[in-house]
Parts: sequence; C-alpha cells; structure tokens
Amino acid sequence: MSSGNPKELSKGYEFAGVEEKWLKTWEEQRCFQAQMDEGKPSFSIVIPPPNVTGVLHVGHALNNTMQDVLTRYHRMCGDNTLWVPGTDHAGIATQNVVERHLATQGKSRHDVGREQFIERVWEWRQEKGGTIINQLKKLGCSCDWERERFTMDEGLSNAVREVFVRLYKEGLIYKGDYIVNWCPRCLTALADDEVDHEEYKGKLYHLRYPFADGSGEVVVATTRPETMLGDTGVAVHPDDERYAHLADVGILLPLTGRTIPVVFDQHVQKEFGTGALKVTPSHDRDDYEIGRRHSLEMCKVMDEHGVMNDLAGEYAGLDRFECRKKIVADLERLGFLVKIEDYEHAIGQCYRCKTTVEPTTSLQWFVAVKPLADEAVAAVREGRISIYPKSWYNTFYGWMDNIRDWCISRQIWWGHRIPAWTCLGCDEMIVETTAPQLCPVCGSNELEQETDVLDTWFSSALWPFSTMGWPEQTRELKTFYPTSILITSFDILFFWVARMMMMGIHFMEEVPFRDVYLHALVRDKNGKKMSKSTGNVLDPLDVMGRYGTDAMRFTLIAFAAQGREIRLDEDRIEGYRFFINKIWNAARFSLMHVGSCDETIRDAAERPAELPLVHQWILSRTARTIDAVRRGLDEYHFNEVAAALYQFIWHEFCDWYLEWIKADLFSDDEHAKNQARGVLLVVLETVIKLIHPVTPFVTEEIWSVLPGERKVLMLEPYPHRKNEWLNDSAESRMSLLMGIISGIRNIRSEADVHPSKRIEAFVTSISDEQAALVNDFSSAISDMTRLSALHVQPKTDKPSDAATYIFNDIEIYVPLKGLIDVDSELEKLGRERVKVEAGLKQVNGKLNNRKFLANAPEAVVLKEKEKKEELDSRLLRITEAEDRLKDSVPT
RNA sequence: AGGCGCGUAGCUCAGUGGGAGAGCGCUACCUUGACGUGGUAGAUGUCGUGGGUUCAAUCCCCUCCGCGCCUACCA
Repeated sequence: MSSGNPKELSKGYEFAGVEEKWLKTWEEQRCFQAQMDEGKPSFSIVIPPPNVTGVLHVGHALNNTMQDVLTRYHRMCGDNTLWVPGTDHAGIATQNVVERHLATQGKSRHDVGREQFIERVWEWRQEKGGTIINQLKKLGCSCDWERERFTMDEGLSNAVREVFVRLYKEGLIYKGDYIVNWCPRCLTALADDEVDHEEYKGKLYHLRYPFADGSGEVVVATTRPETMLGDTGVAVHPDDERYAHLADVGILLPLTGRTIPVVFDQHVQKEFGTGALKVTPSHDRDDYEIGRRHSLEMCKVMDEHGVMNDLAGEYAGLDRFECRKKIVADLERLGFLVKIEDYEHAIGQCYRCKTTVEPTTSLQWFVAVKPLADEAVAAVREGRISIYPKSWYNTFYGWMDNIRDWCISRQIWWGHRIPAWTCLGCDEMIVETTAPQLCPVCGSNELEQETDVLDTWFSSALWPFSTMGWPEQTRELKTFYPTSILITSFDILFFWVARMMMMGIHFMEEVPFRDVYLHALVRDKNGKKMSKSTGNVLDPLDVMGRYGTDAMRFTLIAFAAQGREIRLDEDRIEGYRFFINKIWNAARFSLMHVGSCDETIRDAAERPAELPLVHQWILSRTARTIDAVRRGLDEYHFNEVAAALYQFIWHEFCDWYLEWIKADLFSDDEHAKNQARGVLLVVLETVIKLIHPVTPFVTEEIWSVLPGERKVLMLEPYPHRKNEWLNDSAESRMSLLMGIISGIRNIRSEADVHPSKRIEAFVTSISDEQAALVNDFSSAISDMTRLSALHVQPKTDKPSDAATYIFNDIEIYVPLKGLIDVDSELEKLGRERVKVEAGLKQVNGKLNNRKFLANAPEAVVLKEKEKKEELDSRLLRITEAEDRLKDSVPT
C-alpha cells in the first residue's frame, strides 16, 4: 500500500526557510509547553537569565544550546520537562542604558525624577527588552515561553520582599556604616565580586612624615598620595625594631597641620616599602580595619563623585586624580617627597563601567552570609549538589570558606526598592513586605521608605523558586523543584550559583538544582577572549545566517569538552555545515527508495536474525550509537555525543551502509529490496531522532517528509537501544569484508588503475571460515571495487607481477602485468615492514620478559600472543610479496 | 603570593595504564544512479623537557620550560 504521493527534498539543505517554518509550527502547536503528569519523572532547568539589555553573544549560544539539547532529550524521553526562560532587570546596566538615552536629550535622571525615570525604564523594556528573547527563540531554544519571567515581575518582586523581610527578622540582614567599593560614576556601592582587578603600571611614592616635636621623621610608601589628606594614623609592625622608638611620637601630617598617632599593627608587612604605612581608614579597606582596631578617627576627604571635599582644605573641588598630581607637586616643593618608584599593582574597577573604584565608608545594607554559606557548602560536601567538571570543587570551597558579608544595597533607582521604612517620629525601622501605614511604636504616619534598591543578584539568587510562584506552594514547585541541572559559565559561579544554593536551601529547605555544569568561556581560535575592542567577536546570529543554526549548534556541542576552554574556529563550523548537508542528502536518497512505501516495511528490523549480514551490522552499530549518545547526554559529555553521531552517520551509515545496499535497492529481488527499504527506514528514523536534540531544524524537516502521517519529531520518543540489534559476530564479519574492500581499493589507487577498469583480485592465506564468508559476498565486493573476478584461495601460487596488500594476516593481491611500479611497490612494502617489525620488537620484548608474564593479567598476555602471531604472519606475507616483486624484475 | 588548567599531526581539538585519533588543510585519482557542501586512496606525530612508580607510561607521581586563567588586604 502506498501512503500517497512521495514527498521530495531539495538538492541541498536550505536552512533559512526550514528554520522559520519549524519555529512557527512548534510555537503554534505549543510543543514547548511543560506538562505536569502524575507519575512521570521530571526534568527542569531554569535559564541563566540574560540581562534584559543583552544581545546574544556566542557564550549565550553555547550555554543555551547545551540547555536545549538536554531539554529536548528529556522531553523526548517522556519526562515532565520544563525549561523556564526569562531576563534579568540588570540594575546598573539597564539604568546606564536609559541614562545614556536621556543624555542624548540633554537630560540626566535627576531632571526627570525617580518615578518618571523608572517609568522610562519600563518603557524602554517594553520596546527593546525582547531582543535577546527573540534571539534565543531563533536559536531553537525549546523554553516554555508562556512562562517567561522577568526579575522585576510582580510575582518575583513579592518573592524578593518576602526573602528580605524573613532574613531581616532572622537577623541575617543588617544595616551599617562600613567600607564598601564605591563607583564614583555609577554613584553606587558594589559588591566585592562586582569589582574587577586589573594590573596597572603605577607609582609608589615615598613620603616624609615629620614628628610633631621635630625630633625626627618616618618615611611611608603609598600608591595613593592624595589620600594622605584623610590620614589619621601611621602604622608599623609591633616587632619592627626600626620603629620601636615611635611609641609615643605624634606625626605632623604634611600639608594639613594635623597631628596623628602611630599605631602598631600585625597587618603591616615589614618588608614592604619602608615598613611604615599611612592609614586612611575612610579610603582603604585594610586601613579601615586597622583604624577600627586602634580606634583611629575617620576622615573622608572625597565626595560621592570622587571629588575632594571640604575636609581636603585647599584641594577641595579637585578630582581625586587631579588632586594626586597637585599633592605630589606640593609635597615635592616642600621637601616631603623622598622618591617615586615605578610600581605595578592591581586596581579595582567597576565591572560595569571600568571606573576605578573608590573604597569608602558608607551606610549600607548587608547579608550575613556565613550561616547561609555553611549550608551551601554542606550540601555540596554531602553530594546533594554535584559540580561538573570536578575541578571546580576546590575553587568553590575555597571561596565559600573566605566569604565576607554581602553588601546588597545600591544607590540607584532601577531595581527592587528595599522594603524598609523609618519612622520620622521615633526613628523606628520597620521592615515589612507591604508598606506600613502607621509606626507600630509611636503611631506616627510619617514614614519614609529606604531609597536604595537591592543588588540585582539578590533577585536572581531566588530565580529557581521565584519563577515557579514561591512563596505560594505551587504545583510547579512540587513538580519541578529542585531543578535538574544548572548550566552556566564559570565566571558567575559566585555571583549567582553559590547564592542560589544559599537562598534555595534556606527558603525551600532543598537544593535549587541537583547538578551544576560550568562551561568554559568561548574564545577565538587563538585562545583570545572575544571582545569588541579586539574585533575578534563572532556574532552567533551572523554565523546562523551564514551556516545555519543546526551547524552552529552542532559545532558548539562538538567543542564542549568538560574542563577545557572553547576556541571557536570558523572552519569547523563550515565543516559541520557540510555534515548537516550530508544528513540531508542521505535522507533525500533514502526517501527516493522508501518515500512511497507502506510503513509495515519496518517490520523487517523486528527480526534481525532473518536479515542479510549488512542489515544486521547496521542495526548493531545503530544500537551501539544509541548507547554512546545516551551515555554522553546523561554524563554531560557533549563532545562525545557529537563525535558518536558524526562518526556513525557519515562513516558508517552513509559511507558503508547506503553504498552497500544500493545493489538491493535497485535489484528486482523484491524480498531483498523490501528488507533493505525496511531497515533503511528504521535506521534513518532512529538516527534522525537521536540527533534531533542537537540539530532540531533539519531533522524535523526530514521527519516530516518520511512516509506516513507524522506528528512533530520533537515529541517522538527518544530511541532506546534494542538488545536484539546487538550482534558482535555481524560486526566482526563486516569488518573483515570492509577490510578486504579497502585493500583492493588501495591497490587500485596506488597502482593508478583507472576506476572504470575491471581487474581480477585474489584473497589468500585465509581461513576456511573466512573464505566461505568472502565467497558469499563475492559479488558485493566485486561491485564495490570494480572487479572482473574475485578469487578466494586459502593457498595459492602467486604470480610475480602482482600488487599486494596485507590486511591483518590476510593477503590480497592483484595481478597487474606491466602496470605496477616495482620500486614504489617495494617502497610501500618497506614502510609496512618497518611498522610490523617495530610492533614485533615491542611484542617480543614483552613476551620474553618473565615479569610481564608473571604480572600482567592473563587477557593481556593472551592478546600479546595473538598479536605476535598476527604480526609474524604479516611479516611473512610481506617477505613473500617482496620476493615476488624482486623476481619480476628482469636481471 | 596562592590555586587551577593547558602543552598530542601544518591548524583546531578528542582520547587512553597494554598496538597514537578526528575535523580542517595537504597530495593523487574519480561527472561510480543522495550529496563535488561528494567519493576513493595517501602523507604527516621523539603525545613540551628531564626523572620516578610499574611487567608495561602519551596517560599516574615529581622537576623544569612555555602558555592561559582564577583568587588575594602587602600600602
């Protein structure tokens, strides 16, 4: 029975139209929608939410392709599968974007005011914020788009307030005046990990600080002379004998006329500089600590813009770096400058705008993270969370052990405003999820809300459960929390991953994810970080436009070996595009033969024992490929998935199987023809399903034109290995036949025999069993190697004018009277001899070693003995062939 | 300073305690009934250096050389 007109595929794979078509179809049929069926296993991922200001870069492409591969795999496995998409409000980044936009109109955010400004940000988000989401869709990401979330959504904001209030009431959030990293451009505090440290070629200034009584001086070294205006002490090490006499000395701080004390502190390094340290508690984190230990005064000499303030006296109004120049000049003029040395050191920069961070004291909100971090560490130590690759465990523990309190307040407008109110009547601090009307202490209705907003990472730390409706106890949470795996780039392990662990464990009493997979940064092919300024950026959308999305996805997966950086090479993308095209054409060829068939032809594959060898072989190889691919996916060895698929599809299915079965497909033997068609269809369908998670578009298109009524491929069950397909005997028999075919082709090629010329070949020195097999396949071999006759003879007298090929211990020769070049033939055999002799030397070395015989496992010894036998036999074949060739040379 | 990783074919990279692999590139040949985005065949490696463990090391351990990254409060 025919199932209607066979469909056709175009000659080459044209991805653009195909991709568009399936994106639309999948969306219309709501294929990505999460199901929550009782009794099924669950698989869930939350996307690392890209910044709402973001555009897709190649790191996103890698990250999301991996997530999509696993999501599609588990969906096909029949799991309840959810991939939650969304974006991050990215406080500072987004505020910067809108501020820049305002600046083009000559306005600052202060001109429009807080409420207006926030409205502008929402408008911006409405207009431009969907960019990266649309790009993820183009990539084929099978997120449940109906569940798209945004960290500023009402629901997520509720979760943020709930968490804040609970932590506050548990005493884990506090407000205080501490030194923080301040960005004088963004005008906000930054968390420690929001500061990038860059090497900087600076100077080390040695300054002379005289004693107040004029009896002496001490020389201090600093990289930041301008901060001397805020010095409130000089510190030396308590054991430093050079400075023991400073105990009761006051220091007259140059330029200021202030007298400051000398303190003794363990922190000071005797070896560094002069061993004497000027202490500026308001502008240096270490100095701050020293100041606290010795009750030094605080003297803040800069304002929020990094401009010197009134306490800087005549320097007020100067930018900090301008001030530095003037201070140095003045110190030199007045004789306080001892010397200036070149000095390379790291300076902190704002991770958003690269402005040099100013450490400064300020009133901020903090999370006491230690107790939360301890819970996260315990979860990892106990194996409730696994980290891949393993190498990250140590880094994780090291960081968590040294973790410091987390500054969560930001002096910007865009973000979750801190839910804390101060009573103007009695100064009571009220922290509630909803705005209080009256002060619970004094009853005043004059309440003022905090103006600060929360660090963006505060809301993203809640992402795995806030996106599922927490604090409500939702069906989503019940079905999908904890999530299965988090896939992200290693550089946000601490920003984000660790904090999700802390929050998840604390509030859900369960880890947020079972596994964490940290992938490498994508670099260019020279190992350089991609950056706009270097100009080596590979734009994924551009790549997708030129090579197709499937080719890019397959490339990324093929490169994704654990624990290794990814150097993306465009040549590889092109290579995999050819591979996609190869799949397309294999399908096209198959369709010509099975396109109009009834689907019952598939039954042939149900009874492999009744099938000819080649079909048994391909079914066995298919089963092994299913195993390899599933194993790779289960263990997150993505590169092995790609390699197994590539090798099987191109070099086994196409190169050998399709070529081999052509004879049957074109023959008049209906039985053989139908067997071939049936197995071909089954293998093609299997392989299309297997590779679908990696290359969803081309496979969906191919699937749709295969015979019969078809639903979408992406919801088909993922292939299981069938035990009855495995067949070791078929595999070893086929490898004998393939070896013989390769040998004959080699001879033809080496001897320059034109492909159209028919020749005779001899297979000899072969066991009876093997001879029978080769005889059975005589015509197939002859077809594939263009022979006029194939002679199989266990023993034979060989003609002298023959080219030889040694395959294992079998000898193949082709009489080529007058056609062979004796010298090159001898040279070839010589090369072969070298290899065999080297192998023999090694094997004999082992077999003559009593220790080897005594200690090596029996199986290894046996293998070595077999190897020796085979090599001996090969050497004999080589010698015979050489002798014959020499005989053929007229002397 | 501490920690981590890497060094395998011309290039980009897999891999393994028991006879060195892939893709690209290169060479030769081929309008062989899907694919020239193809086919067939071929060449190319002291698996960074020196030592150790082992019957056996490219793989495990140590030294060194080269490269990269991360963390850190030495002004």
